[in-house]
Amino acid sequence: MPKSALAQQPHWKAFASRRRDPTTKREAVLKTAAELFLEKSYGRTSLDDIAERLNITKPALYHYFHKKEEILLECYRWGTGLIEESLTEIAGSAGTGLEKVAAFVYSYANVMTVNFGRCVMRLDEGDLSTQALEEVRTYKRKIDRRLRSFIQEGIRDGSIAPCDPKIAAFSIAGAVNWICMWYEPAGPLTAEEIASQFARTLTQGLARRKPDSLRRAAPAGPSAD
Amino acid sequence: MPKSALAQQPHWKAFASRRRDPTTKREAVLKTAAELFLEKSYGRTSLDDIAERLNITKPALYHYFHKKEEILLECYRWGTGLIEESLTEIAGSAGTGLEKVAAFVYSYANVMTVNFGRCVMRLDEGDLSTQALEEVRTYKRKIDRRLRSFIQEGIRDGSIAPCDPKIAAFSIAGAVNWICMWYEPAGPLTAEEIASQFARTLTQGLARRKPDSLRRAAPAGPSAD
DNA sequence: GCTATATCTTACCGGGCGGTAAGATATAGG
DNA sequence: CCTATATCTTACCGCCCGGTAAGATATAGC
Repeated sequence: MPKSALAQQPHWKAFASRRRDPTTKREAVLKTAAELFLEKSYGRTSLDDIAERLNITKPALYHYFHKKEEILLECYRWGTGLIEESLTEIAGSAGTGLEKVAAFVYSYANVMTVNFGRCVMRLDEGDLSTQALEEVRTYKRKIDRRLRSFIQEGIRDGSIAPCDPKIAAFSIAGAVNWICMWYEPAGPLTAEEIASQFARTLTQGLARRKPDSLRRAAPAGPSAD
Repeated sequence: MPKSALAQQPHWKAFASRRRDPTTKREAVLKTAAELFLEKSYGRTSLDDIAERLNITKPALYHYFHKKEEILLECYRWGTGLIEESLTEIAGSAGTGLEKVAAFVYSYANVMTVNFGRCVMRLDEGDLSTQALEEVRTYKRKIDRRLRSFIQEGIRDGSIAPCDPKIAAFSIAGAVNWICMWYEPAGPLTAEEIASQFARTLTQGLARRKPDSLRRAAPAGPSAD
C-alpha cells in the first residue's frame, strides 16, 4: 500500500477515533479520493476503493457526501481555489505583459504539481452533472481570460510580439495543463525546476537569441521568480 | 479529404447492404467509435451507443471485433499511424534542430485536429489492458524521443538556446497534445492557423525578438515573422 | 429456385457499482 | 451507569453494460 516512504501520514488516521473532527475526516476523504482519481480515474474508482483506503466502509462516506459526484466536484473546487489564490496576486503585481505571463506560467505550473490542482485539468468533466459542469467551465474560462489579457497587455506594451492572443493562450495554457498528465510527485523533476523552465521556454522560446541583434536597451530578461 | 465540417456522409451507410465490403464496415465502426469516444469518453460510450449510430445492433459489432477494448486499441493504432507518417519525413529532412522542431510542431498539431489523432492523446490509457498499454506507451516514448533529439540537435548546432531537453520537450509536446482537448472541427479556428502559430510561438517564444524602442508607435507593417 | 454461408437480431446472463435500509457501536453528557 | 446522538457496519436492491447463445435473414453461386 505505502507507495513511497517519504509521503505524509496516511489519511485514514483521521478515522482512527469516532469522535474526531468531522471536518478533518471530510478532508481526508477528499484527499484520498483525489489520489485515487489521479491513479485510476474517477470512473474506475469505486466508493469501496475510497472507503477501503480509509479503513472504513462505503456507507460511512455518505455521512460526509451525498453522492459520489459531490466528492468529485469538491476536488475541483479545492483545485480551482488553489489556482485562484496564485493568480490574483499576479494580476495585481506590476510589470510588462510578458513578465506577467511568465509569472502566470510559473505559478500555475506549480499548482499543476499538487494533487487537487492536477484534478482540475486531468479529470474528465463529463463525469460532472450539467450544473456542476457549468460551474467548473465558468471558472476555467476565467483563467483563460486572465492569461489572454496578460498577452494582450504585452502586445500593447511592446513586450510581446503581435499574435493571436487566443491561440497563444491555448498554446501556453496547454503546455502547463499537460503537466498534470505526466508529473509524478515521486519523479526526478521537482516542481520548481519545471515551473521555472516552463516560464522561460514559453515566453522566450527555444530559439537562441542573437546577441548582435539585441540592444541592451532592454533591462535584462524577465525572470520568473 | 473535405475540410468542411458539414460534409462527410454518415458512417452507417456502410451497413446499408449486408454484402458490403467488411473492411469498409470495420472502418465505419472505428470511425463512429472514435467520434463517440471523443464526445463522451470511452467509459461512457456503450457498445449499444456505437451500434445505434450505425443502425445495427450490439452483437453485430462482434463480427468485426472481439472485445470493446479492441475497438479502443485500433483507434490508438490508427492515430499513432498518422503521427508516424508525418514524423518520419521530418526526421529525414534537412535543416537546423530548431527548424525540425518547428516542423514537428506544425505537423503534429495538424494530426491533433484529426479524430484518430486526438484519440491517441485524449483517451484514457487506463482503459487499455496492460499489454495494449505497453504497446501504446512504447509508441509515445518514441515520439518523445524524436522531439527530444531534435532539441538536442538544435542545442548542438546553436539554433536552440541551452536548456534541459527533457523539460523543453514536455513543454512543447504538452502544448500540442492539449489541442486535442479543446479543438473542435466545427469551431472557428482552422487546423492550419493553429498549427502555424503554434510552430512559431513554441519555437520563437512570445517575447518580441527585436527590441525596437518604439513602444506604442505602430511598427508600420512588417514584423511578418 | 435452392443451398451454403456470412451477417445480423432477439433474448438473456452475470458482475460491478452507486445508493439505501436498518441495525450495531462508540462516545459525550448527565 | 444510563441515555441520546452521531457514527459506522452488514446486508441488500436495481440498474447498466459487456458479452454470449441461438436462431432469423439476406445474398452469392449454382
